[in-house]
Amino acid sequence: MPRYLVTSALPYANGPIHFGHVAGAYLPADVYVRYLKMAKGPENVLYVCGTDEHGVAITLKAEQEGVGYRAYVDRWHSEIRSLFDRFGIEFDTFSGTSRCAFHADASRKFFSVLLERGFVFAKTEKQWFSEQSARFLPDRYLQGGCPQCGFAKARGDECPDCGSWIDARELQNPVSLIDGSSPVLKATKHWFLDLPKLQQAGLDSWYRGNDENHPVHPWKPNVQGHVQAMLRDLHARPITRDLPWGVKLPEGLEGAEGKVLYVWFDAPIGYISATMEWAAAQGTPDAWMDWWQKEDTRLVHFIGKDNIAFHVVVFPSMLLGQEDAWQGKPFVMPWAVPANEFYNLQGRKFNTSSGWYLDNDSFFAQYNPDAARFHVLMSAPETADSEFSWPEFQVTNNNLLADKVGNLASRVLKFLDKRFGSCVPEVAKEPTAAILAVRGHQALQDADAAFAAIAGFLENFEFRKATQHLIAGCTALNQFFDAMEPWIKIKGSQAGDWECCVETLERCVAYLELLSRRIAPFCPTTAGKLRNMLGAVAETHVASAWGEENVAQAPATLPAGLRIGNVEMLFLKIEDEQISAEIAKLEASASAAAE
RNA sequence: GGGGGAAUAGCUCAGUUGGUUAGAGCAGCGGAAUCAUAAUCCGCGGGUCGGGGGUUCGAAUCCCUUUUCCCCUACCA
Repeated sequence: MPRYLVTSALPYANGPIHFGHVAGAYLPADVYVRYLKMAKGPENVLYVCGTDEHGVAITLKAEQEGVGYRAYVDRWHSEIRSLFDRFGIEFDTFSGTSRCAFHADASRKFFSVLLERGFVFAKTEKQWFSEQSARFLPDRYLQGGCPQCGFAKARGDECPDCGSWIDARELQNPVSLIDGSSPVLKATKHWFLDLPKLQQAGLDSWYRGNDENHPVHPWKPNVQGHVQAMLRDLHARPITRDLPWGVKLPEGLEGAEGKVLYVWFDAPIGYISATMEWAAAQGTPDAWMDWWQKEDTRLVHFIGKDNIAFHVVVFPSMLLGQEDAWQGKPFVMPWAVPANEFYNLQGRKFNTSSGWYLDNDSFFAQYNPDAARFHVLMSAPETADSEFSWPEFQVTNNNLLADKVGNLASRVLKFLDKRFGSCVPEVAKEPTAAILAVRGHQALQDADAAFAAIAGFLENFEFRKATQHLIAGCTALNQFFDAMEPWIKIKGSQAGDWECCVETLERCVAYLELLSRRIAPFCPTTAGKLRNMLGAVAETHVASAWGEENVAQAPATLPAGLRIGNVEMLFLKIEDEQISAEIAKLEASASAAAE
């Protein structure tokens, strides 16, 4: 049995996260993890995340606000966590690169090993330095004349006018965007990750799936295209910076004074250090190695498309370059990188400062988090950018979740409540042809097939299809209930009617129990509610077990006499007025921000 | 400037290695039913698969070209 080590991109502790982030890297991962824990056993799955808390952008914003770096990232760390909590996203551990006690040492060791083994080299170059702020200036924070076209307000990395790529040192009369001063060129030593060398050392072979020790799940088109192009022309990347905030370089390294690891270098190591922290908290400090160094671990990185290069090229190279330096064993390599595209909001990008966002407090005060989860998954940006739209959210909530799923539970369980004293009736011991026809009805076979397909879609990162099949299963059960007409059969005008009615109800209740487990990864709270409604019926199977995975099999006959619980509504409807109010609110906040 | 992804019905999307009259949901129209959150179920209409060219007996699918949108290009999923 392989074990699954699942990560979601470390959110950058420099601002709020929104539905777009959730749709891309967090919710799919949470559903995947919940499913795996049910299907493979919780001991075989670990879900790791945390905030990315270093980098120049954080230092600048904190300084602007006059807050210490520590306090600044702490605030965003808890802010970010609270949105995950509201969405019901449950990590096994959620740490942060500046708060994890293992992070700095692990990052430095990564760096030192790469240096020792010749995968990192040093080079001294001239960079713009602001004497006023006593700091080196990142290219993006410089403005000056474009050496190509002369445009006066070119940035240090790119000219917005002619689009050409600029070597910051050639920028004419540069000005610091941070303090407005004129910087001077000053020599500084930096260390570079030798990606071409690591490419030869095994990255290529792993990426192409030729490394039998490190198998890969087939790449998604967006990942494959991007990475193939990158591998054709790989360059060394600098992995150090002149900054006061971050992971300091190892001691005793010449020229390392005042320098830290580049945030993109230390961030992915956060996955590992967070696992170390988790293991230590469990009282088994070495247990992290079981996850990161055992060959049968499947390492899965959920990310957004902007992060592909780092998770398919840079981080795997860093892992590869560690060779046998950690207790003599190599690290596992990523097994799958299900990168998603971007999730927008009604035609535009989510953007807090321009007022185009959803207010999380207000959203979760009014709407069912499970409905939000289901809708976001159903419209997830798997192959192309997609969006959250209020009218579509209403359709998912009302027409699918309330009418198809919730109402199915209602109509079946209320029928049982009114006609059978809330107990599962006893089915005929020797089924007649008519009863066998009920039991083998095409609609039930359709439901079996739909529910059985969900596992495969989830394992293949096809979350949209998984949600569609969950609904398809419920549609089939509605069809079955309609076709069997138990409300007519119960009047028993013909011989055998009563037995068919009993059989129909027994089947429906058994399938509701199955549904409560199939819906659990998507809508965990609703699954629990449904199981409460099922009362003693729910006890026929363990809530946390997926059961038969890929076999389309009808649930076993329920013992007679099991008592169901109180019937509730699983999903409440959203009124048209609410939707138009939300749209008006969104437009008002956008135009307010525009002024 | 370089690289990548996407474009299919009014809307949101499926279409596996090229193979019968291109499918589903929503919206629209009609019907059945009344157990249920007026919830369900059945039926119907609707598309020169972004444009142009090519390969092929056969292309939404492969190749070339072009248009539009998005992303990456060294610190926003």
